[in-house]
Amino acid sequence: MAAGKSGERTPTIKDVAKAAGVSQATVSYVLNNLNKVTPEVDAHVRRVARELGYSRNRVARALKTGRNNVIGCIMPSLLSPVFPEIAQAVQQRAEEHGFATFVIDSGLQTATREAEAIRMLADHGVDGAIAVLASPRAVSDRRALPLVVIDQPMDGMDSVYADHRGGGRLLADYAIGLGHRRVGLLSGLQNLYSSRERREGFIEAARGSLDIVWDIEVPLVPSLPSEAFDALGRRDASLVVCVNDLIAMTALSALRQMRIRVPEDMSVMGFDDMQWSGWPLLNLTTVRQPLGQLGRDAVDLLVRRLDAPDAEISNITLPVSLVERGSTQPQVKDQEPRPT
Amino acid sequence: MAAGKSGERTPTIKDVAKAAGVSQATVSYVLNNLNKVTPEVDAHVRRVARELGYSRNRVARALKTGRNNVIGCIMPSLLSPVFPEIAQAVQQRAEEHGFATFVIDSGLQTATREAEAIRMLADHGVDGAIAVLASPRAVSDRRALPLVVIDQPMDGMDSVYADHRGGGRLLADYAIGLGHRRVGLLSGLQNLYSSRERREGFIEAARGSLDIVWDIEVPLVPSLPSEAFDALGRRDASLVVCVNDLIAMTALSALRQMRIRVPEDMSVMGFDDMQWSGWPLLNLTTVRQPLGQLGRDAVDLLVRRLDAPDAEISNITLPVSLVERGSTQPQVKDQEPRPT
DNA sequence: GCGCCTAATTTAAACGTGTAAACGAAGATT
DNA sequence: AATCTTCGTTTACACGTTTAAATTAGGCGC
Repeated sequence: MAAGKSGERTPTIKDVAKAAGVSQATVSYVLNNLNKVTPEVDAHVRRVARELGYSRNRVARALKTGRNNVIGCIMPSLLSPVFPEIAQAVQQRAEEHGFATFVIDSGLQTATREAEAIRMLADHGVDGAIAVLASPRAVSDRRALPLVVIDQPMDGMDSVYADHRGGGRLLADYAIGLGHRRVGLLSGLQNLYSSRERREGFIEAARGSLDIVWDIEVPLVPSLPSEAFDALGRRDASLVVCVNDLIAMTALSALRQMRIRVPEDMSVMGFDDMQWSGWPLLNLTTVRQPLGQLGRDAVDLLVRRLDAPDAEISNITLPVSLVERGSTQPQVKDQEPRPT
Repeated sequence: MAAGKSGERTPTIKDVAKAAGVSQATVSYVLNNLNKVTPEVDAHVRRVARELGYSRNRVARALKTGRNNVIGCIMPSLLSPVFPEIAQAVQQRAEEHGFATFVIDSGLQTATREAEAIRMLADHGVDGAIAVLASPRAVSDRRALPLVVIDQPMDGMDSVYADHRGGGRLLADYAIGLGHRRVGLLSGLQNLYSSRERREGFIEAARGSLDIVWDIEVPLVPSLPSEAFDALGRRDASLVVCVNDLIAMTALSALRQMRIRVPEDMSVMGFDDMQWSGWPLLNLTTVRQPLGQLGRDAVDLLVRRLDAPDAEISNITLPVSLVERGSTQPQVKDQEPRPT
């Protein structure tokens, strides 16, 4: 419909150059803000470019420069309440730095899918990635895709994670302060750094003051193994400490089914302070980890690494804090838990 | 470590060609599965490529072909429980088709950010996108970025959405069947197609059988305006129908705070059947919309459109179904709701 | 045995950029 | 006045692919 050779094509730098009566190189220099051209030429080129509705082809750009201004964000699940919170922060911060974000759901617990995700991002010319990984093995093929790991330290890589161990201690201290004595643990699988640290921090601070009457490793999915169900039903603990809020939520559901009241019959504590933990329905006492901050710091770290590939490696630990809510109450002293 | 001129560089098609003793074109033909080469050459090239750890550079590929094998997925929020469920399905199905997925959080309710997201995707050379949009205005600049819209029909575009109106009717019918008479509505903002349809479907089927004692438009965020809070507290309805499960969850929280028991004092119904609605804690009677299917169908539609840009436009409506759970109970006939 | 068709392979030109190097026209230096 | 800088601009090649067109090799009919 339009005149000339270009039917309806989106304009290229060549079109701009021709229309402005200069060379492609000049246009390129102008658009990249390298101060190489006369002010009047600069202005002219910009005007023409705007008039044509020109915008740079990022694909060609990426091919030439090797930089794409795209980062990846690998999360174990988008259905979890906590990872999307990180992902959202990552995306927003990345955009502030001029980067777009690929979000990829790597699926829970599968090292191969994690490796695949990394590989795929690299293939797509992504500049770097931020990842919450279940298995460190995933990065065996670390063919120079800059990576920032969230939620755990990892040798040779930038990382940012919350003080899981300290959080575990906070929980123990709080439990002790409330006068509890007999506690049950729903620990996460101990091959995960965060689960391990939380548990160890708790046990460390509990030593001598709390009896851990049971301690069950559960996978981080919203359903409890029957073993855990049974333990809860035994009522031999006055408080149950969960590896995260999702598990705590699941425990609350299980307790509700068993007509065990929270916190009257049993107190429950979680970890994360996910979005819904503060709602009246859950009202969960928990340890808050700064999810958004985790994502933002990771992006900053990644961008820094892209600008200076040889900068020294950073491991950022973020502080956590206890959030007291209604799922816990003081244990009347010497009150023995009544068996069913 | 490797030999030859390539220090540590990731191998290109040229390297493979040289190592295999054939031309680039041959390698390209092999890798694209165009049956143009002799079986033995084919096998040889594949072996060499594997040995070098070669994988195609998708950026260069995209530049040449104009196709990137990447689609975008624009969601109003990743924090909501329902959109990630769609996004996950989209990503998985896209991968089955050989596409990677950009997930973008456009933020709630902002036409400009939606337009920006589309623009950004287009700039990045994405082939097409799937979007849940608040405002149809966002696609004014439809410079030929193929788009499939989820959750509403849209003239001139492929779309896939659940039968919101039918769902609304299901809710009304069920309420009538339970013997309820006086109901309250927490409707979503009526500028959203889905909210409008749900409400209208409900009202349509309720006519003559149900008294809608109040009807309040609430934004789709997990907090109720005080007006809604007051209405719930009035207790003049025996059942409250919510535009979606998130609002229903919020209502349940509010009711809990007010010590109004569900379902004994008041029944609650939602819409979506999001991930947590089935949990004992919520146990929400709701209308199930096939979220995953929505995403998968959208991807299929988009891929079809990419292959055949001139195919006729499809609007897919997916059926919904009622899910009976514990948040509703029959209304004892003629029992007037007691005022506080 | 020569031309001709088909099949397999290679050559070479794009795709839209960025940028080093070449270029030319001043003004400055001798 | 001739040569040297300096600055602004252009020329030309590269990035890693795909693919149309050219080339080569084989096989077949006459």
